[in-house]
Amino acid sequence: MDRVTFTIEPKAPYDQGMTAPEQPFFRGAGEHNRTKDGYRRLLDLREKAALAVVRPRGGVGDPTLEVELLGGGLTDDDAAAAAGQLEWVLGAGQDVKPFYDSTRSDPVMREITERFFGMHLTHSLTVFESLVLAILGQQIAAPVARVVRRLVVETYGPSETFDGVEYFAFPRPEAIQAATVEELRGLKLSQRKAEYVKGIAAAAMDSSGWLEGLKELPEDEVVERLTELRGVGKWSAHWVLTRALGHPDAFPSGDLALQRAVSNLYFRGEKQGEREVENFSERWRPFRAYATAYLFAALRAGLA
DNA sequence: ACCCAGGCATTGG
DNA sequence: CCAATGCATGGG
Repeated sequence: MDRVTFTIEPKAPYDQGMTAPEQPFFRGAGEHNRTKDGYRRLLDLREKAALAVVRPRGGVGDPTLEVELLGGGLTDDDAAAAAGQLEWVLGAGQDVKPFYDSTRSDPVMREITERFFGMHLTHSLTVFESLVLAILGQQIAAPVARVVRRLVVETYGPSETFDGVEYFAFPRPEAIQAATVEELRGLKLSQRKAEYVKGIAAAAMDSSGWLEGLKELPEDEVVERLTELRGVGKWSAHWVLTRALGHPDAFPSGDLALQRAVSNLYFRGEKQGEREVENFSERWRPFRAYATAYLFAALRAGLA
């Protein structure tokens, strides 16, 4: 068992306690992925798996992340790959300051950014991961979605035990593709969702590698390609744009919870539909993905 | 029982 | 292009 340590310097302001729990795969993913005592995550490094333990040091204005990497036969290349994955997952390199500055004329958003000061947008490591998580989150209550996601991860994800605790990485496409619809239904997926995720796994395994190559394309082409997949509509495509591809201005105006947040915070509860929310979002350009993340954070904190 | 929840596909105008 | 409908699931 090797133990490698290194540090990551996130762009300030950065608050690990605000940021890490926003990972959809991480959030509520079980006791083994708690933030107390460090953010822990099993990383899939191709030929091996390694557990990363990330501990914040320094203040929000002067942040450093101390990373401890545990596993067998770890090389310098492994450490470099792990560092790259963690930086992306935790949004460490992101600059939230321009977004904060732009909220000066928006008292509501300004209050939220002050409440969640230092929260960065987290990312998923692959388009495949964000697509599957999107499907599993469609049209069901968030707590239910977490249960289903956790079941899928803990059934098909690569796992390894450290210090008596079993950790999971996100399943590889091969594992989902090989699963039967019946097995997936046993994990509380509907018939349709089971078919959808298997189709997405098949797309991810396509030898052309087009799915993970979408990061090179402009936004509208990404949406066009993704929505050709069965089960993937505009909402899921926008989810991928923000979560996996890190587009700072993507905006899921069709999202019911987002509509609720905008209605409650800006219109005294008067219900705003997709069209209204889309128009209203102009004020947050070109940071609409940030605005969305902060509105969701406010929702989850019971502020809307 | 009924309704809704961080949608999607299909059909009909 | 918009509206209505069926599909599924667990929790209020």
